[in-house]
Amino acid sequence: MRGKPTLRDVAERAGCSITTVSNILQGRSHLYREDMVHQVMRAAQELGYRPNSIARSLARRRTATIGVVLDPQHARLTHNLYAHDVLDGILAFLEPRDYDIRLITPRTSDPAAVWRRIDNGSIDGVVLIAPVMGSPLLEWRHYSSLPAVAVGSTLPDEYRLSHIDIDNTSAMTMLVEWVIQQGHRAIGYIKGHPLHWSAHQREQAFRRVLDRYGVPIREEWVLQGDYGPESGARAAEQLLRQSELPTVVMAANDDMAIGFLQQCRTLEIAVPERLSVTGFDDSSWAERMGIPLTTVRHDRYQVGYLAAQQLLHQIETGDTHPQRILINGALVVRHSVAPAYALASPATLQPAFSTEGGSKQ
Amino acid sequence: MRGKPTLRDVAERAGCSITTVSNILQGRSHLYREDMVHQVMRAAQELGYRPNSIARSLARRRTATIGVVLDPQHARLTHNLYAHDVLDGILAFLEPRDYDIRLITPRTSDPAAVWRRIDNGSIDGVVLIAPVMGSPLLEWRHYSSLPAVAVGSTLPDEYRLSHIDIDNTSAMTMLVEWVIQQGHRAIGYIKGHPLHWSAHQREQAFRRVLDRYGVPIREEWVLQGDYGPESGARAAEQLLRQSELPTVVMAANDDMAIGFLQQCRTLEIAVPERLSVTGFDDSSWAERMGIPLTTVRHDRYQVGYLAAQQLLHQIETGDTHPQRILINGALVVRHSVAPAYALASPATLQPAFSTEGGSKQ
DNA sequence: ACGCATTTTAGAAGCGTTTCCATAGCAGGC
DNA sequence: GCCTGCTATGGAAACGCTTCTAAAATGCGT
Repeated sequence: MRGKPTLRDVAERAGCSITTVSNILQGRSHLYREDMVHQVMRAAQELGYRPNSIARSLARRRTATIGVVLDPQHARLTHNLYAHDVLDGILAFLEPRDYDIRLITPRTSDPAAVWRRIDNGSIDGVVLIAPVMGSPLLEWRHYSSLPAVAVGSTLPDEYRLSHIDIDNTSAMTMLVEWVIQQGHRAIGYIKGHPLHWSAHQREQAFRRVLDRYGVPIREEWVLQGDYGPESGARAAEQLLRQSELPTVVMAANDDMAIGFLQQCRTLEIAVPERLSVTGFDDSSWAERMGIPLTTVRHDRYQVGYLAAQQLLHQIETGDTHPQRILINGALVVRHSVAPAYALASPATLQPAFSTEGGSKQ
Repeated sequence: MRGKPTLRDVAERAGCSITTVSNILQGRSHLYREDMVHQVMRAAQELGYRPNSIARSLARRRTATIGVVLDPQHARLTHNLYAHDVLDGILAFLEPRDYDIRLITPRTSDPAAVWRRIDNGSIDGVVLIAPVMGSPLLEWRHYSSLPAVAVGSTLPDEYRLSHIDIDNTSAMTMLVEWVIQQGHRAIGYIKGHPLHWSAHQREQAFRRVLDRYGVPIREEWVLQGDYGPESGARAAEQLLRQSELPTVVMAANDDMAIGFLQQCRTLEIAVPERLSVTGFDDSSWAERMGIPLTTVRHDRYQVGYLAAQQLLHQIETGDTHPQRILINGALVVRHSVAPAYALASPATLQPAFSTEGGSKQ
């Protein structure tokens, strides 16, 4: 026996066939006499035998591995905080079921190449992380028949792809309604990355609520962003040099809100006294900012967990019927929004006041 | 042909043997006549043939996959920000070399079980993420002969395990020296998690520098932390109710510094006017804090990149000689430290002053 | 037309499992 | 003593590929 012990080695040592060893080691020991079982167990133990999972996968035609694919668009994991929580949820579900994860980060946008990389027999199913518009990942049906679920993108029906996501529309609706209830009527908005469905869904929810409440939308207060903090800062510059300002600016995510806040500090615009700001996502730092951010929290961990569950369901039952699961967010009120009635007019600053949502510094 | 096309299907269609197809598809086409090559290529194309990587791995006895193992101690990826950057670096190196990553998160601390999970033939080598003291991962030699490198822990020599890490000692030395140069002589310290080597290395560097400069160490100002932000807040509480305070508190990482700062805000201790604070790591938010944090930055991405490189070297050459690579950090001076000479005494507060490192707010 | 060196191609033995199916051995019923 | 029905075990094909080695086909000089 050279190299690692194999089934054959164990069989030899136990004086039986490899079938016997295989069966016993897989827990089918009721088929055998007790002393045979013992023999085999001992032999395996003594040799330090460990089944080779590759060979097993080949024979079983199942790998007990699922692929997690990052959209080539945001290939750096670091820059995709979203992925972490989701990954954690996935791991949590998979761990006790003895599934492993294969992390796949395609760098090309050629769908054929991407899918050659993904669907090569090494995984039983795939979780697509936040595919953006035009992503090669969405060409799925043309290239693969693997069970698949997407996560982090609420996809239009025509993709016929199961997906789990936070409910962008309902969460943003809730947040905007709350802001309006605080008395705000002059509301600015920083849009997310135009290739993300979430950006459009959040913006649309924003517009709908304003419409519904009869609040006019001033397009010069609606700025383009890209979900990155710098784009928040740029939006601030663009907005804050206008002659008339909104009383609140709602960013489509926390990162942009942070960039915005930073710029406010530089330009010495007091938040929330002069201008209120909201975020979206409740990223880990939102609470620890100089001005703790009012935002919406959602359970991305849960998203990952459910995604894994859906996927395993698909794998095990073969039921590949596309399903959509949306998870509700929760309003998190901190200190970055002041009630608008405290402001006599956008130009006049009330330096001191204290109510819920006001500054505590 | 039912199911996915195999080599046999392609061979049949091209009218040749599977050896021929295998060779040509692996780029050994110089062995064959040009028209044969064409035939095969076409047949493969038409059938949409994709090599099965599992079968290939079995035959080649190489999987082109490396395992990334998280210490069971910090099983939640989310809570281990360190891992993200490192993972990115690993991915960056592996990607062009057509290696994939298998993410392994053992939940047990039984080394045998852990290693059964890791070393089952499905990977060619393994990166151990930040193994802590007593981690089953460090029992490596007893259970596996896989090429391995550790990352994020500067291990004692006796583990005989290659590892890549930031240079905790030199970085902390640099930071402490800088703080002393700012005139501080009353220095507090918040220790990291006692199971991490880095915590001890950083603390030791701290103590050494103070000794070297003849600065007394006041043990009541040296608090135990665990690298989490809450432990920083607890340390603040413990420290700030003492009658005499240091002029600066150095936290063993940014997270604790943040917790500390938060608590300072609550207790209305002005930073840096009343008390200076330093961090360690330059996490992404350090810059965006209310009081931008003075800290040390190191390139964890680089750590991951080099780790992957080391590992592939081991895999390809079989040279398993343990190596240690330490990466230097860089001082990042922001606004959380004020020069100590601006303070007449810890009790007297100079409200306004401006130098590098001073407040700009 | 023959042998020899070369170029092309194919056969077949793995890789380490799983699993279907067959076969011993052995009671018991007749 | 023969068939039946167990239980306990083993043989062998299959999974889809790689690769060593052998064989067929070709070209050349003679």
